[in-house]
Amino acid sequence: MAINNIKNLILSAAGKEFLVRGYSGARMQAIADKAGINKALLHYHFSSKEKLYNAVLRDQFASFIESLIELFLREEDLEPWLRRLIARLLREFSARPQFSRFIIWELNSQGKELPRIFAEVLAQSEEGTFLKRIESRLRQYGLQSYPPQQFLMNILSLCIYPGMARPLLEQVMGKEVFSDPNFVGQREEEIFRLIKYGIFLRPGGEK
Amino acid sequence: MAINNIKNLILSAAGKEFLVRGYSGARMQAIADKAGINKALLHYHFSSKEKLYNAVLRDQFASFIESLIELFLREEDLEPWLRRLIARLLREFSARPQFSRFIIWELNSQGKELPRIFAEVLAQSEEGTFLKRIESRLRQYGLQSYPPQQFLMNILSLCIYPGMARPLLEQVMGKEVFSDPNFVGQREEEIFRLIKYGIFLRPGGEK
DNA sequence: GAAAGAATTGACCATATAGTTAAAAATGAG
DNA sequence: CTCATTTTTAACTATATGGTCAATTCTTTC
Repeated sequence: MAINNIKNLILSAAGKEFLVRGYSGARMQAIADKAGINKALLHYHFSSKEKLYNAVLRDQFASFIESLIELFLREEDLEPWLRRLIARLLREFSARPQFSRFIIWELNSQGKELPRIFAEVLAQSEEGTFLKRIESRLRQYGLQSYPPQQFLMNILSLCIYPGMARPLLEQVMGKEVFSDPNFVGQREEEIFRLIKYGIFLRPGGEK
Repeated sequence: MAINNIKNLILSAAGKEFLVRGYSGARMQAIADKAGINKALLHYHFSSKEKLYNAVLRDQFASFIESLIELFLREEDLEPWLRRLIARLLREFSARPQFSRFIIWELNSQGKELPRIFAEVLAQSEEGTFLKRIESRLRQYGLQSYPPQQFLMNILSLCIYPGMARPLLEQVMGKEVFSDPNFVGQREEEIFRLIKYGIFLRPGGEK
């Protein structure tokens, strides 16, 4: 761990800068300052801004996506699985408030590295794993005709959007909502109920 | 309308550039090119990049937010109101795919103009209008103890997130999902059912 | 402890980009 | 038409920023 200490230091500093400001808004000088080093040293360890950026992407995403995949694929009964899924998504994303915003921004920005990293990591599990595994789990519980795509979109939307849109929602709903220490817990319960009654116990299971 | 034709031309070109690239990624030269004019003319009509940016923000947001407010406050029975709300949100946002992504990004970027514009427009309706009106509508239907904040977060999340996260979701679920011409219609039905059975008909209306 | 290599630095350079200026072209009033 | 005002342009400037380089310090190996 002490080996490559400086590279990790740089990656961490660069991560903060890139996540907050995006590629074009990030400044090499600011990264050097955050890391407490000289700008030339940045180019010594990572030869260009783009290379450094790509290294940051790998550093930030690989472990993150893998943990998400593991989470989705875990074998568990439907209710505890759903609860765990919601809790983990909410907590992971509220612990890294800039993260989802950054992914959304950069994935829309014609950069080729982020899509490649995604594809790479996803390819490590079998093709179509997410949807197929969700589908089979839904089938176990008699929801064979419910489209897993909708399930995935619902879960991700409900868990990720509010944290990402926090400044907007604070303006519309007041700052108190988010500063409530029990916010995440309440949200967790709300999403769980919404999915449970809105999908699993929805009358007429057919599409 | 023919008056200030050039200013509108510039605002439109600048809108495209800023929405796609963000403030720091946008280039004055690119805006000039898109508008088919000289860069100096940009500074003749809008003295600086920041001023132009602020003008674009006003141009893009004012009318948009007003229409959303009108939509939320409309007097209508619960079911048709909900259906209209969902349909309009989905359609507005999928017609402007870069829009929500841009709002989220810029509202997190310490810029002061976008929050100000929001506050300004929101202040035109009475204080707390959104939540109070949702609350009173829910009350009419016996849902007095259901928190309107959760309702608002659910609706916005479900309608806005998938369009914004499209590149990400396409990687996870395959491109077909979004290219299906009936995608928006299916999503509309799904969200409607989720809210209807997950909130309105949820057993035990208490929080 | 000396030689060799790696890490680090301050002072540079090249270029991209926001912004300026002075002159030309277009427009409009009398 | 003509003069004054507005609009438009090409060429230019200043600066911020990514990147380089030669010299210096630190580390490792024998």
